[in-house]
Amino acid sequence: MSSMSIGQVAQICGLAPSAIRYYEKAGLLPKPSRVSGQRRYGAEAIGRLRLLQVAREAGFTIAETRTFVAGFSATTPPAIRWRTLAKRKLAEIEAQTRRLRRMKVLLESSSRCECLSIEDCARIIGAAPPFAKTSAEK
Amino acid sequence: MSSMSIGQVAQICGLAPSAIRYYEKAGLLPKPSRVSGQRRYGAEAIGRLRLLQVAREAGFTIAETRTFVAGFSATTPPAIRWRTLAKRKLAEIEAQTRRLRRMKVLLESSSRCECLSIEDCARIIGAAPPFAKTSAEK
DNA sequence: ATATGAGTTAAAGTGCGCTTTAAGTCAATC
DNA sequence: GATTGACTTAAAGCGCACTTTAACTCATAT
Repeated sequence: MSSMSIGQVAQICGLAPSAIRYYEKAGLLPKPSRVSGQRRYGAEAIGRLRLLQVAREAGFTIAETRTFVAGFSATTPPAIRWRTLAKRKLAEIEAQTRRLRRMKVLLESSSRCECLSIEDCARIIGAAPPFAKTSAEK
Repeated sequence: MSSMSIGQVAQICGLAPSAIRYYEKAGLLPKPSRVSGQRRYGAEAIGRLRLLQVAREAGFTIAETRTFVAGFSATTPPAIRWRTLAKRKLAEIEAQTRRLRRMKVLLESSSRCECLSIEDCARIIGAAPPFAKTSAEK
């Protein structure tokens, strides 16, 4: 069952072959052996790809994932590198979550407005900052 | 204080002039009058731009914002159009929020792993799906 | 007159994570 | 030996929301 083609591996992992080639070129995946030009993967490649999928699902960019996954010979063990990245990423996730909450609040409150013109909306929605003179200025 | 240049408006709103030109070309902003080729904006442009900013912050794409803001003569009043869009967008926001939660859970749980090799990580992190034989198979 | 600074345009570039395309190679089947 | 199907490559394309660039015009200050 070892020595799979790129197509087989792709199907198993639910990835497109092009994505796998892309990961390889991006340095996320070691270059596999070849049989008459074609890539051959062993079972361990599946685990590696799953790790990549997890990292991607966790929201890491390709570049971040590479810093984690590359540098086998780096002194710090993977668990440490992962935790370092994870901490940073958690902060980003929380920031993003807060942003989503703000969007939600905004949408919900603005959905209650009854304005008839766009400019009215502008007045209702945007609590006018200092510089603004959007309300009647005759 | 009316009749401002694009640069002034940009500064007031905290936008780049290029963004304002982009909005205009995208049909989000009415074409302003010109003085010897240069755009001149009245005070109402500020409100309009703020509306655009709010829409963008609320997560609407340019295309969505256009369907909202364009078609002055459309039969449905802005408030209705806004609510329709808002409802759709709220669903997206909630989906995105759920995704972020999953990422968070993943990161937190994986941060507790003590693995020394990347492949170990792959085993710990990925709860092996049916097809997988990532655990010891001799 | 000329230099400065802000404006104008269309078109191309950016970043991300791939996908698509075009043109070719290879092994196996008919 | 010809077709099929899966693979190979480099390079281009995509979607989004702008930004940047290059070449130009214009009003004002020197």
